[in-house]
This record gives sequence, C-alpha cells and structure tokens, in this order.
Amino acid sequence: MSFDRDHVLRAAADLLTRKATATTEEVARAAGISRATLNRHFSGRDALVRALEDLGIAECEAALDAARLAEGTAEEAVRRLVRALEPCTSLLAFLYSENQLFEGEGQHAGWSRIDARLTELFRRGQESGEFRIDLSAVWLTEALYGLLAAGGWAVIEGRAARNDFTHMIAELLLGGTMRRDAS
Amino acid sequence: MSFDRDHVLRAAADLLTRKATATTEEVARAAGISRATLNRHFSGRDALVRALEDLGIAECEAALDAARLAEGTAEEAVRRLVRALEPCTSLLAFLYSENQLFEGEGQHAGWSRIDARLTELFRRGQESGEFRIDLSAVWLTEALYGLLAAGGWAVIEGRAARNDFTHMIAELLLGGTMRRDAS
DNA sequence: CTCATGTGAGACGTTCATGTCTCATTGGCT
DNA sequence: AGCCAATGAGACATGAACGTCTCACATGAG
Repeated sequence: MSFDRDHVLRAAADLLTRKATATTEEVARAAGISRATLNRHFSGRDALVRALEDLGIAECEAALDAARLAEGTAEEAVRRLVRALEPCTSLLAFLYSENQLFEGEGQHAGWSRIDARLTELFRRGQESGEFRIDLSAVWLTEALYGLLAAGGWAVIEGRAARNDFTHMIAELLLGGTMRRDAS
Repeated sequence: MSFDRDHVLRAAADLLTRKATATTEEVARAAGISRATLNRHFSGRDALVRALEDLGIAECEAALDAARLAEGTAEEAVRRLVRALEPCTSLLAFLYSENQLFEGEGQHAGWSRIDARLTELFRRGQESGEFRIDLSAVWLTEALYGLLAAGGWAVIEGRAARNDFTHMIAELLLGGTMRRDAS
C-alpha cells in the first residue's frame, strides 16, 4: 500500500513508451494508484517526465559503468554496452522521441555526459584502428541511439524477438549488412 | 493568394518534424495562411496529419521506384535507395515518430506495401549471398527506418551535415562500424 | 464597374487534460 | 482500541487547443 516510487516510474515508462500521449489518469491506472496520489508525489506531468528522464539517465550511466567502456577492444566494449543497455531500452526509446517532440529548451546535462562517453568510445575505436574513420564518432553515437530506439519499438510491436535484441543491434552497428568474405 | 495545397503540406511537415506538438495555429502561421483557411481545406488536425501521411507514402513509393530496387546488386540498390529517400527524410522522421506516438489503430496500407518492398530488397541481397543472413530482412528494414530518422534529426539539430547524410546512412547500414581489412 | 469567391482576423462555444480540493476509508503503529 | 498518515474517489475550476461562425476586405472574372 505504501507508495513505491520506483514501481510507479517503471509502469509510467512502460505505458508512455507505447503511447507517449497517455493521460495522467492512464498513467496512474497503469501504476495501480489514483490520479490524486500521482499528483501528490510528482507535482504535475512535467515533473513526472523529468523524473523519468533522471531515471533513464541514471540507468544509462550505470549501464555505461557496467560495460567498462575503456577496457579491452572497442568492439568488445560496444557489445558489452549494447547488452548492458538492453534492459532500459523502452525507457530510452521514450525519452529519445520525447526529446525530438519539443524544440531546444536546453537538454538535461546528463545526456551530454552520456553522449561524451559514447563518442569517446567510438573515437577510441577509430584511433586504435578498429573502427573506420569515414564515419564520425558523433554520427556513430546518433546511429546507436536510433538503432536502440528502432529495436525497442520493433520488440514492443512484436516485429522482432526480445532475445535477438542484443545481437541485432550490436551486429548491425559493428558489422553492417554486407557479408564478410574473410575475417 | 490562391491556396497552394502542396506548399501548405510541406510547411506543415517542416514544422511538425521539429516540433510534433505544434498547434494548428502555429502550423497555419508557418504555412503563411490563417487558421480558418487551414480548417477550410483540412477538416481538422487529424485530416492534416493523414494528408501528410499520404504525401509521405507517395513520395516514399516514388523514391522506391526511382531507386530501381530490383536492378543490379542489392548493395547498389540500397545506395540508390538511401540517396532517393534523402529529400523526404524529415517527413519520414515525423511520420515515424507519429506512428510510435499512438497505439495500433491500424496503420496505413501504404506502409505495408513499402515495408514489403524494402524487406524484399534485403531478402534478395541475402539470397544472392551479398548480405548476411543472421540479421533478418525485417530487422534490416526496421534498422533502415531508425537510421533514416536518426540521421534526419541529427541534420535538423545541426549535429551532422546534410551533405554527409547519404554516405553516413548507407555506409553504416551496409558496412557497419568495423574497419574492413580486405575488400 | 459589379459581383462572386476566397481569405484573414477575431469571437464564441465545446471538449479535454490537468491540477487542486474535499471527504470518507484504509492500513499501520502505539 | 485509538490515532495518524496516506490513499482513493470524486467534484471543481482552469487553461489550452480545437472547430465553427461571422464579418470585413481583397482579388479576379464577367
């Protein structure tokens, strides 16, 4: 009966990922609480979305830590990264589209930190000679976001299996569509 | 002074891509007409979005035709495809996120046709031995959408140059991040 | 010139999401 | 048992977006 903030945030993320325009009443119902209680703990819809953003950033940074991006080859690091990011994909997909939904308004500083760490990973791969240099590290970061969101939605809508998620994204991002003749 | 339907649709697409929640008044102002006139020609916001969807589908199918997906190698076809799709990327990005915004509601039959043609292209590449078969053709289609949207937004927000668009997307989709040792 | 069509500006009513408030009830703690 | 804090249900007011309508004006055709 006691208010479970984390549970509410996860339920909200699940619903809003499927339907970004859901009303606060729908969010409350999905979380199993009343609209009044939702407003008691999050002063307004904006505050809820911001809390979701904070949660997403925290999970994302935790995933980056767990993936140990600086260790081993960049290729291995990217694989670990995608695997670590998989659990928070739906939240990421929601926040990704939410960011496109509105104009500038200055984005959360956390995203800049995450962007920087991802870009650094791709840059490391380029400097070590593993990754090609004709695709900028910034673009590779953007592409990773896009593929994560696309994969997340494909899974949600049943066009892809959740088990394939990590493989699909990591393989496409690293190896591309073309068949490799020789290793 | 005479009403230019096509011009209005393009202005609406440009604005809505940047700000999907724009008001009908903002859309009208962006198109240089009054809100009343906008409502005279499109009975409601839904009708406008549907018209945008029809336009996007038509342009997309025209691009598929122009790319001659059945000719040459699948790789060449994909490159022609990305190049042909580039002009309507912003419209595609808007419709892509718009589709995720709402639940099912049955999607336009045009998208199914386009999906089928794209999937067929990737399947052809797999059967000819050009493309790897551990990534399903359906997923490659989804990934293409995701990369197009990511690229479109990156260009809009100035994180990537429009000139690089075709190269960025086609190269990443086909070749991936990893450097090729031998051709 | 005259008239008709189409447009812009603005007012108006409606709908809907939202935030706040009240009040009865519940569940836990002493 | 008795008390306190938190919750759920519902009413209420507010504001925004929308669709419709009216009226004045302009442009083009006859």
